Amino acid sequence: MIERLIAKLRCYDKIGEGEERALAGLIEGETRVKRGTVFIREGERLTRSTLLLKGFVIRYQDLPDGRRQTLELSLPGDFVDLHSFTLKRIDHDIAALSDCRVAFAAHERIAEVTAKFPHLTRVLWLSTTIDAAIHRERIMSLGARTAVERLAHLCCETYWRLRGVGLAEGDAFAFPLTQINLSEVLGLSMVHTNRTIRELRERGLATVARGEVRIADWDGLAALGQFDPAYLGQHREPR
Amino acid sequence: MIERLIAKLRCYDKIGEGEERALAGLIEGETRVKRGTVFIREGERLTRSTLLLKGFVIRYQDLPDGRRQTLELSLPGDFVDLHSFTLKRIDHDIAALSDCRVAFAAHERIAEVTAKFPHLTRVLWLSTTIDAAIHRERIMSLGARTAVERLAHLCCETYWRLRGVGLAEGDAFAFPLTQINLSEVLGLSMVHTNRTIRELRERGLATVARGEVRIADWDGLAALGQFDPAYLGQHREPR
DNA sequence: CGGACTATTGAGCCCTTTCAACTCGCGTGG
DNA sequence: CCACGCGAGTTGAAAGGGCTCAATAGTCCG
Repeated sequence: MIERLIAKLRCYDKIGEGEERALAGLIEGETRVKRGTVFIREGERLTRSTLLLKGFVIRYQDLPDGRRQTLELSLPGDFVDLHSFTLKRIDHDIAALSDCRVAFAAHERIAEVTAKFPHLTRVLWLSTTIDAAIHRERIMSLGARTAVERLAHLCCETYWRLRGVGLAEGDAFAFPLTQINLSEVLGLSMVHTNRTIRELRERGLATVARGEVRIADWDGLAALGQFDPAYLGQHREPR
Repeated sequence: MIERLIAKLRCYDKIGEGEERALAGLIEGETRVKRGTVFIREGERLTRSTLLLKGFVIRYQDLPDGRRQTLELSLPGDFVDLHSFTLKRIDHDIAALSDCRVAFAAHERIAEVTAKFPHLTRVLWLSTTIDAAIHRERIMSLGARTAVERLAHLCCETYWRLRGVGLAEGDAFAFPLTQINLSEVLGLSMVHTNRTIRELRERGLATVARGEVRIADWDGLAALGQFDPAYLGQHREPR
């Protein structure tokens, strides 16, 4: 059940067998979540964290006048809200973009495990730290990059993250976002997102269509998006 | 030396005397840093984290073509790079905006302390989690808010954070950013930042000038910036 | 007193948004 | 089995927020 999580953490650091067992013992209650379900709402107080096993999840926030901004895309193997272990009160909504499978880790149990396994604690802490590094890249994109650059960067980042959990090989990966979803990630209007996708295709860099991203020119795409994977913390090759 | 840090952490959660002593024992080597000094560079591997005692610090990143985006403003009492405890390799530059005083916590010592004090570990972890929550608000601003809204939000957030460490009272606070600095935070051009400051003044909401922000209409400013301090995690009133 | 940095203001342009119309694919119900 | 509805995608045209270029002041410090 937790293979993706383990695969991801093993990109960061060595995980011993005892630690793997401790993690496995933490996760329980596998559940299906339908596409479109908002399963955690801003302001909720959580007593457990949710691990995404399968599917795509977004964390987003709405402004009073209806504008919506996606804060982060969660992929299989990610805790969608590990930060709630320390934060308790969640500051944004969380919804399933596609049909998902999730499971849970009770905060009480995490506290027990972290008291016993200092190294594992650091790795989990690191995982929230890398979430923050991904936030920072989003800040770079929204604050300083143009529309095509943002899209190019997002394609590269998503490929890299999916590859870390064994969900991308070759030059393509499954990407179940509509153009509306995508526009809320990129901070663009839907219309302009459409034109930006076309520009990426016409430049011969990548195609984004029918639930799939296909990268045609990796070097060109990374250069356009100023993408350097260092911030993803994958010091070790995925198995 | 660590009063501001303790004040900040006490807004989050109870800190016992033993924990306070442990923290005090961690911090050493008080140093002055001159305005404009870049004291940590992207790609460095750190063996200690830096606590900001006095002054303002920015964490920023440059794009190849010269565009610069500020990722985060660090204020007194903040660790400017506690995330380097888990991340080791820093993914952005860090520089002093004003003359600063800093001190250091060796990662080895943090590891020892966190192995001994699980609750204190969670509070430090929480502190990096709240940094991430601040990142998320920046994502909202850059992705979905207009220029005036961004500035209004930033004024509110900075006031609230400074208040938590005893550096803001009444309706004003010291704010040593030039308009260039500010434009790099807000993701705007310098010229437009200037006009935006003027708009905020003409609307009678706040003045940003001569190293000081003065808030004229708190409710109006918070409404314009859609500011809700919940994400700052200050469950307890500052002393 | 000079030089460098900072702030201010005008003007024109451009990237992105908004409004709007139209197509396509798909599932459902009459 | 086809009509209908609806969400998703595509494209055109015009408006607008923010950018760039440029020139002028103000301010601080050596």
